[in-house]
Amino acid sequence: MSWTEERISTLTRMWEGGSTASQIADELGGVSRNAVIGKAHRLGLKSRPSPVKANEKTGEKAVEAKPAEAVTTEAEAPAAKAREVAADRAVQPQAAPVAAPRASAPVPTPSARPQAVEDDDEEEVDAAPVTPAAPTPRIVSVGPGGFLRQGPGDQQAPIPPAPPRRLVPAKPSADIADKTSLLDLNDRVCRWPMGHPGEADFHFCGDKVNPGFPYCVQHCGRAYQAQLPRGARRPPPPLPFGGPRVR
DNA sequence: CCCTGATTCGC
DNA sequence: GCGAATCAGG
Repeated sequence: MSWTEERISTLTRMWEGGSTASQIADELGGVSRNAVIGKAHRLGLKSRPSPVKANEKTGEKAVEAKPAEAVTTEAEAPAAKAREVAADRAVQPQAAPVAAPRASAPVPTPSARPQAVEDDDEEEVDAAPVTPAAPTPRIVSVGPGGFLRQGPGDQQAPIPPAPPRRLVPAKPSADIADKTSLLDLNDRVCRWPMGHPGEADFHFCGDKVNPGFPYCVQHCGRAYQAQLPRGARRPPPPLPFGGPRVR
């Protein structure tokens, strides 16, 4: 297997979307988890909390920094400092999300604070468990491009019941002449289907895509689901094309 | 044990 | 550039 343009874009999208290397490798097929990680690093999209590199020294003698390294690894210094600071204040159950150099890789922790990662330099530790009576949907995390992932149980009836009717094969009605048809699809328009294939008014969203995704920002929120914490995962991630191939 | 990502290094 | 082997934390 070679790293084609498409496979690289899938890798990049899923990696920045928070998928694990194993999931990505599974999805791509023909490559190992290591291959995915190796490629991701070669592409320059590092970041993401690593289980092994989470803490960097909590002891007092943490100041062993080599002088030469301080210069060459300039980019890593702020992150390391952020970790130290986080460790210095209260010991939090979750490691402080390290700010990625670019592409705000969101740490999908549904139980965590719903707000986007900010430079919370405040002591606002009191939970303030949102508004109890707020009817707002549970927004769990923010994806690249700014779309809000829906919560694990928040699918908004994505599959309306199939209407009993005869299918209309090849005669698009005139009132969708200005809508995005199958032939109008390209890399820049949202491919989210509207209606059912075969219906006279079936078309696609057609909005401008969230860069790197096949959908617009709004539909990315429908298409991509925030991850459940480990142990509570319900596997079947609905993929529009039937899911990863079985090997 | 399982999982994770990071790193190394021979190819 | 690629990825298996290895490392190391959860």
